[in-house]
Amino acid sequence: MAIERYNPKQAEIRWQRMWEEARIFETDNDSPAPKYYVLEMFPYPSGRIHMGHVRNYAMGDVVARYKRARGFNVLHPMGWDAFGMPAENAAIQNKVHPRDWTYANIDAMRKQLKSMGLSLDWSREFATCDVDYYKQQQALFLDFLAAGLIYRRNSKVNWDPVDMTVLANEQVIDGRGWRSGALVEQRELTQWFFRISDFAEDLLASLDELDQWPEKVRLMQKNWIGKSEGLSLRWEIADPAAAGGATDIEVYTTRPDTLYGASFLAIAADHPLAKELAAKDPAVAEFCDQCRRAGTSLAALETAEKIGFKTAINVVHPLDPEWTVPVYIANFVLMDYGTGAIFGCPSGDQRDLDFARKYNLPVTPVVMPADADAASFVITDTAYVGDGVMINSRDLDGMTPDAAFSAIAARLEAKTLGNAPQAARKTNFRLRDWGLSRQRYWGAPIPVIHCDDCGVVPVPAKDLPVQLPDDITLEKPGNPLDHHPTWKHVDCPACGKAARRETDTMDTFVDSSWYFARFTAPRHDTPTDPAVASAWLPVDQYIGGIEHAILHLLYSRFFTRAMRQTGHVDLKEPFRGLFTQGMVVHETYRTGGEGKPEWVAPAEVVIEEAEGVRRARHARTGEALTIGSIEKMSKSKKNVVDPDDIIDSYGADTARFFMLSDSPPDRDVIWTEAGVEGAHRFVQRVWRLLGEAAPVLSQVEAATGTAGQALTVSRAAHKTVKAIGEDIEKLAFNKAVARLYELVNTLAAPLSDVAAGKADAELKAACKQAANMVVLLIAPMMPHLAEETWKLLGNDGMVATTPWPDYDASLVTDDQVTMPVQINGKKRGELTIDRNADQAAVEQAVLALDFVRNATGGNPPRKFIVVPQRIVNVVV
RNA sequence: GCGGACGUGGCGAAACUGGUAGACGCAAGGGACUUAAAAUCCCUCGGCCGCAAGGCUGUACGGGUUCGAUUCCCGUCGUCCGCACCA
Repeated sequence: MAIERYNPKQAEIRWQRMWEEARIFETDNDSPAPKYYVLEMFPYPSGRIHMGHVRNYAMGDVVARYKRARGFNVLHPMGWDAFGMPAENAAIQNKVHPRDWTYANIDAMRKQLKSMGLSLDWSREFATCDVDYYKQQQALFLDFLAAGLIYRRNSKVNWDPVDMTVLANEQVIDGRGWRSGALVEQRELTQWFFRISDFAEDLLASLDELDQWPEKVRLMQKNWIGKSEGLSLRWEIADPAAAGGATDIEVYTTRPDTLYGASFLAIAADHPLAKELAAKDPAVAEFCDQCRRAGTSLAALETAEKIGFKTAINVVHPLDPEWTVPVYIANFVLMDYGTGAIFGCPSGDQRDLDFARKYNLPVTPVVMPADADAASFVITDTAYVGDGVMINSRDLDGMTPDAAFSAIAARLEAKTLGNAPQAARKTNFRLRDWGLSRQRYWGAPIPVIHCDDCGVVPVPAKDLPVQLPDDITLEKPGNPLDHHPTWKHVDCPACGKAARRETDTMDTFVDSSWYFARFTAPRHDTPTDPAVASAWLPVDQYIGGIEHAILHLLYSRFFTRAMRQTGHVDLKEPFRGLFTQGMVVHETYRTGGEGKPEWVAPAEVVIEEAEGVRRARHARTGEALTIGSIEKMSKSKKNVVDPDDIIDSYGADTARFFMLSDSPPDRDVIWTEAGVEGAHRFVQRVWRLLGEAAPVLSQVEAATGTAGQALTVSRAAHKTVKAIGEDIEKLAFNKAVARLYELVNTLAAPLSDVAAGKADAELKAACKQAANMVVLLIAPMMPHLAEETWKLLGNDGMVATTPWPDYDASLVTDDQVTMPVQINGKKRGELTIDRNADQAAVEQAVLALDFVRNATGGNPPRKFIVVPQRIVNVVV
C-alpha cells in the first residue's frame, strides 16, 4: 500500500501549537513529583540561532522530555544573556538603540527556537537586560556589598586612549586596542571587585564532590585556582642605607628546601622597593619602564629573555649570618603573585638557572636524583626539579626535599627577625579577585552614589532599580553614562547634598552567574524566592560549551556561595551535573587562488564524486573549488549552515536527530549534507513503515509476543527500551540513535507482513506494542513525528504526556547464550548453551566440540577458563 | 615549558568492569523494481591468501603483564585542548 511522504512542515507547526495551547511544558512549582532541572546555557541574542544552538538545545530537550516521561516535574526554561558589547557596536554601526537591537534579535531567535519544537517553559522567559532582572541583580549587589563580599580598590586596567575605554585582556591584540588600533596604556582606576579569592580554598576542595562534571573541567578549574603551599620568608637587608631605610625583603617560595642553593634575590619592577630605588636613580627607572612595556604584550612574554638590574642591596642568608646574596630587579618576577619577590636557586629552577648563567651567579646543586653520585653531580644547562636527596646543604644533607622543607620551615618559624618570626607557612592561590566594573553603557548599573562628604553610599533598596537612561550618545568616545547630561547627578541618600552616581556598569558575567536561580521564581519581587530556589536547585543537568569551563562556571559557583551567605539560596554548588558538548564543524570551500582565498558558503557548493575523489564546484559559476579543512562553523570561513534552511527543507525532527546521531555528544560533529539526508530517510522510513501497518495496528490491542516471530519482535523492542533508557541517562545520544536504527531494521519485515495482511493475531499484537514503543522512544529526539505516528496508530492523548514504556525484564535476557570458544586465546568456534549452565556443563560441552577434540588430541587441556555467559578459553 | 585528553575500515563511530574488534550510520560497488528517474528493497564492503570451506593478519609504533589487551603498564611518534616567567 502506498502512503504519502511525511510532510514535517505542516505537522510540526500543528503540534507546536497543540503543546502550547495545552501548556504542558509550563512547570508547576507545587507539583508533588520529584524535581528535575535541566538547563542549557542561555544564548546571547546575536540575531540568529546557529547549529551550535541546535545541537545544545536538542540535547537538553531529549533529557527534558525523557525525564518528563519518567514522571519527574521538569524545569526547562529559556532566557537571554542580553547585555554586552555587540549591542553597542551594532548601535554605532547601524544607528539603532542597543535596547531595540537586542529585543528585536530576541524576537527573531525566539521564533527560531520555537520552530525547533523544544519543550521549554516560555512563561519563565526573561532577558538579563530586562529592567526587572537587573533590578534584582542590583539588590544582590547591595546585599553582597553589605556582607563584605564586594570591595573597591585601585587596579591596573588596559586603557584605550582613543576610544577612552577600558579593554578586557582579550581585546588587547599585540599591545593595541582591538578596534581603535591605539597603543594600550596601563592605567590605575578605582574598580569594584568580588572577593572570590576568599572562597578559593572551598571552590577548590568542593571540586571533588562534583562527580558528575567532566574530569577535564574540574582539572581546568583546579589549575585556574592554582593552590600552592610554601613559605613566606623575610631576608634581612645587610645595608639598609642602600635600600632607603627598608630592613628586610619578604619573598614567597614553595621550595624552602633549596635555601642553601640560593644565589640571588629578585624583585618585580613594580615592587615598592624597586619604585623607591627608581625615584632616586634614573637608570633603575629606565629599567623598570622597560620591564613594564614588555609586560603589556603577551606575545613578547613568551620569548622574552630574562633580564635583571643589579641593585646595590645585599641581603643576609637566613641560615648563615656570614653569607650575603645580591638583590636584582628582574623582568620575570610578577608583582601580583606571592610577595613580588623571590629568592633564586639556579640549580632547582630553570628560570633562575637561565638568569644565573647570564649574570654569572653561583650554581650550587642542592637536590640530586636518589641514585646519583654527590661528588660528580653537576648542573649544566638544565635545572633539576625532581625529587631525590639533599646535597651541599650542610646538616640537611641526605634528607628528602620534603623533610628538608619541614626542617627549614620549622627552624625559620622559630627564629625572629625584628619583632616577628622570620618565616611563616603560607598557602597561595593564583585566583585573583574578580573585577566587575565596566565603563560601558549596555550593562547593569552599579547601584552606588559617590558623595564628597559621605564617600561611597549604596543606593537605598527602595530606590532600585537604577535604570539605564534611554537618551544616550554612543558615537562620542568614552562611557555614555558618564557624559550623559543629567543621569549621574543625584542627591546623596545619606546627607542630601549633590552627589554623583557610579557610572560603571557590571561585567556581563555577573548577569549569567545567577540566572539559573532566577528561573525558579522569575517574577518574584526579590532576587529569589529562597524556599523555591532551594527546592529546585541545584540544576540537575547543565549543558553547554567547553569555552565556559572556567570563568562562567567558577563565577556561578562563587555567586551561589555568596547568595547563600546573604540568604538567597541554601546551597553551595549550583550545577550537579555538567555536560560540555562539542562544536558543529563543517568543511570549508574556497576559490583556487593561493594568495587570498575567497571562501564560499556550502549552500553555493556542489560536491561531485568520481573514482573515489570528491570535487567541489561553485553551483552558479561552475568554478572548481578547493575543499579545505573541517573547521568550526564561522562567518569568516563562510562554512555555516543556517538552521532555518534545514528546518525549512527537512523539518526540525530531522535537524535534531542528525545533531544527536553519529558523533558522541562531547566531541565535535561534522555537518554533512549526506548525513542530514540519512537522518531524513530515517524519518520517512519510520513514517512509511508505521503508516502502512497503521490501518491494521490501529484496530489491535498491544500485547507481548510469546512465541515465534511475535516473540522475536517483542524481545527486540523490550531490549531497545532498556538500552535507550540507559543511553539517555548517560547522555549517549549517538548510541541511542544507533539502537533505534537497529530496532526499526528488525521491525521492517514484520511490519510489512502486518501491512500486507500476512500476520496472525499474536504478531499483530506484538507489532502494535513494538510500534508504540518505537514512537515513545523516538519522542525525545523527534517529538513531532512521534505525535503524528502515535495518532496514526490509533492511540489516545499526546506522546508529550505519555509515560516512558516499561520493559519486561524476562524478555531482555535470552535463555540461550552463544559463547565464543577460544583455543590458546584465539577464537576457533562457538558454543550455544543454556544461559544458566554451570561450569562443569560448559566444560563438558566444549570438550565435545570437534575442533576442540582435534586441538587437544583427546588429552585433558592444560587450563580451562570459563567466563560465565561471555567466553571460553581452552589452553592446550 | 607545565598539565590533560586522544590516536580503531574510505569517513563519523561502537565494543559493559581485560573476554567474538568494527554494532549503527555515511560513502562506494553490484543487483531487483521502473520506459526512465526518484523513492524503495536485496547483496558486498579492514588487509592478505584461497574456487570454496577456511586460514593468516589487523585497533599509531616498539616492548611488557595476562589463558586472553582497542582496554592495564613502560617507552616512542603524532593530533588536539587548557594554563603559562605563578617562585
